[in-house]
Amino acid sequence: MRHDARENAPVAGKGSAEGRAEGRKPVGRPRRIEARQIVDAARRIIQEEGVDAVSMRRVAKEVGTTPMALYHHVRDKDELLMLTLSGMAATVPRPALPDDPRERVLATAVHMHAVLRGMPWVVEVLGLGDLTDKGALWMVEEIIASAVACGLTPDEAVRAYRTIWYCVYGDLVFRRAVDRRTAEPDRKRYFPALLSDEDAAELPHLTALADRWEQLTEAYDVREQLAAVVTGLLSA
Amino acid sequence: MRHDARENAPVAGKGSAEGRAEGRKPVGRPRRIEARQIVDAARRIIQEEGVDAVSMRRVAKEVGTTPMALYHHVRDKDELLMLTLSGMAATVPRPALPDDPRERVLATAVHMHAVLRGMPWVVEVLGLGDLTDKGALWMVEEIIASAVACGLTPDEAVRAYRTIWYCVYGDLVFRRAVDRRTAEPDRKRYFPALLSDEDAAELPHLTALADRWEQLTEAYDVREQLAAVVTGLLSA
DNA sequence: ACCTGAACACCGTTCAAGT
DNA sequence: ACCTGAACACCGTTCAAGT
Repeated sequence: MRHDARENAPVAGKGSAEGRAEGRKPVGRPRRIEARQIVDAARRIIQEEGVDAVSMRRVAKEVGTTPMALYHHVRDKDELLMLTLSGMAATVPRPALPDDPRERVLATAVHMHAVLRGMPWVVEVLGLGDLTDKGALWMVEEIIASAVACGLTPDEAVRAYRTIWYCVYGDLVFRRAVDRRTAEPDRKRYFPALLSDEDAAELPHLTALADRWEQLTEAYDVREQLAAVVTGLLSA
Repeated sequence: MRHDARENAPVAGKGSAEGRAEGRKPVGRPRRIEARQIVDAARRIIQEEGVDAVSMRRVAKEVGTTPMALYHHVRDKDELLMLTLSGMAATVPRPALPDDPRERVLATAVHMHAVLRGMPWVVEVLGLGDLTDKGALWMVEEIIASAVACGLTPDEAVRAYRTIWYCVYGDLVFRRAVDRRTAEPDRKRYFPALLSDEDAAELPHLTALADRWEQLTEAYDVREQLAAVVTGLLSA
């Protein structure tokens, strides 16, 4: 007797290289759960309760199996987390971009940042380091193509892309850290509270800026900074 | 009877704002463990076995107490992890820097990167977002001061510092991701393996570069990229 | 081929009680 | 003031067995 599959329509299997094509007669025990259900459940948990709420046991309960059944569809928890990224780019409309290639680089980078700003959990998972969402690749292509249109070689353009990505990513990571700290205002703060009067001689600028440090952090404008970075990268 | 303190010399307490000064007569039960022992144990575990090997229970066992005793010295595990950073900068000699302020910005950034490259675990903990090591502040000061010497206002210099830090940090994070992947060669790779022949029209540059992508990743030279970024930031 | 159950070796943190 | 013990509510993953 088949377990209730709810609104999950039967899907095509987890990949084209799987040998589960039409004509094949299935052997062995029939599948009860699909990789997609697992990934969808994990994504739902992350969106509602954060990355830390995802556990193999919890996901299993959500799709109605045992924890160990998941290991037939994903290698381990990290792989499951990376797979939750797939399809996320498609949820955001693709913006109109300016004609000037330098402006296109900048606009795409700013768009990337804005989109990810609205999906904080994606940032956490991206740190695992692999792209699993095909729908996001147009942004990488766009930045590289526009950089080439500005006169960089493809190799230089790839390097420029990486640097731009680091600026986008860094802002997201440390903004998240700030958000977390303001969510827990009683947590001990170390910098710039760390500075004492004796440091004024050694660290004059930091001492002078200490009181305004948080304010400056909030005032950091990624677009402005990315503009400067792009200028530097394209003038090489 | 006092518990064996081994080579841990008696230390001054966890901070100046603690009211544990000389003249004070201690009240209540005497301390058995010091915050420093806890942090040192945590750091040792991280260095030998990685951040994931640290647990409150493990640290407690290492210093010879119960897990709960730790909570009298640190707020929670995150705070303990952040405290492991303190003192790390002092283990590295301070380099000689060039005279030209633009070169000083660049050299300091490259130094930051090189030092952290040798302490991969520090990068993981830094993502928690707070600086707890006074010994590292000279680099922040140096970059800001040199940027000011190049004509930026202090506020602009702080923004420039952040941007530079993002480039350094991004490289470290994604290099770690690559290292992890090469340590597990049987793990499924998603990009650029994700690309199929139909994508060639939509993603021409990525398709053309796919075969060389890993090679390009390895060839990424932070110094070169930071030089371009610094150029952009200082020409604003 | 896919799934289950039991087990292994762990977690962070709260609470009430002790010295 | 500082530490302990017991408990709560969990973890990821391996292994051997079942259908």
